[in-house]
Amino acid sequence: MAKSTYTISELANEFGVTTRTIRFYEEKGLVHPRREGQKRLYSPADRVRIKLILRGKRIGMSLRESVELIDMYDPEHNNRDQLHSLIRTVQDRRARLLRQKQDIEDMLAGLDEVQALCERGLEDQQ
Amino acid sequence: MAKSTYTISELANEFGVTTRTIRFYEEKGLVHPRREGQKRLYSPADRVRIKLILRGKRIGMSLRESVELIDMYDPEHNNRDQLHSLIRTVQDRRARLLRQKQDIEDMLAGLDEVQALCERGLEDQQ
DNA sequence: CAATACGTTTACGTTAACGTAAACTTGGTC
DNA sequence: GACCAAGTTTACGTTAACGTAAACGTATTG
Repeated sequence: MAKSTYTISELANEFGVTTRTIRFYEEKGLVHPRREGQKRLYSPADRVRIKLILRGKRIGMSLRESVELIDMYDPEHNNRDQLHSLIRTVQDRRARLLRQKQDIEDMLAGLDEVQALCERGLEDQQ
Repeated sequence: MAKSTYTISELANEFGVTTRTIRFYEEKGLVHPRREGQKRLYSPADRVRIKLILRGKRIGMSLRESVELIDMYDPEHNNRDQLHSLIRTVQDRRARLLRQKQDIEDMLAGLDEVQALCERGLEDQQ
């Protein structure tokens, strides 16, 4: 059964970041934990937001970009113009992601080459 | 036929960066263009290095990391220890790239969902 | 009750990756 | 020969994303 609240250090440990990082995210308005007295209490939703932000970080997105992407999910956009605009945003982001994916595949192919060269080098010495 | 030398602004235009960026890369030792008098002249090899650095940037690598990856290709590593060490480095880097690839695929799936919701929203209004 | 663990706020420091401005040289061109 | 585009060096400025330190509250545990 999933927990319903988390302390700051629980989340910090789970995600391998410092508590300073998580407080910084709050300072920037990325999460809004409740308080129990002074202490912060994080909901599962907060936890997911942090997780998605860190996922964004891993592929080089800024915090702002990650939040922008996360916020696409909740539909405050009811009218047609907003929906059309959102679809365009989605398509732009998809194009960038596809390019990144291609970059990664190219690098992986490069690594395969390097490793093959290394292994041949080792065999030749044998 | 590919050019054999490039000026700084040719490369800047091709890659969509400023000349300042390219000079900065030189300052950091990432490229070493020849000089014709005062002016920098870039070889095809310089051009490729810059291209690979920018590819790294797109997926969130630092300049240092990009260079480290690029330098894996030239074998100044002849002895066994160096080869083994390089193989481990390759494997670490591959693991990170695979994770990034997975992250990207997850995000792409998310975007598909968002777009589907948008399109349904538009149809319902019709 | 002293120590220890965990939390808090405030605030200044740090690094990477350039941006921006000033002041200068150099090769064509009108 | 004046001017312009493209290049150069030097140097200070900027932003994001935290790190680090100080100084303090609170609770539980030996």
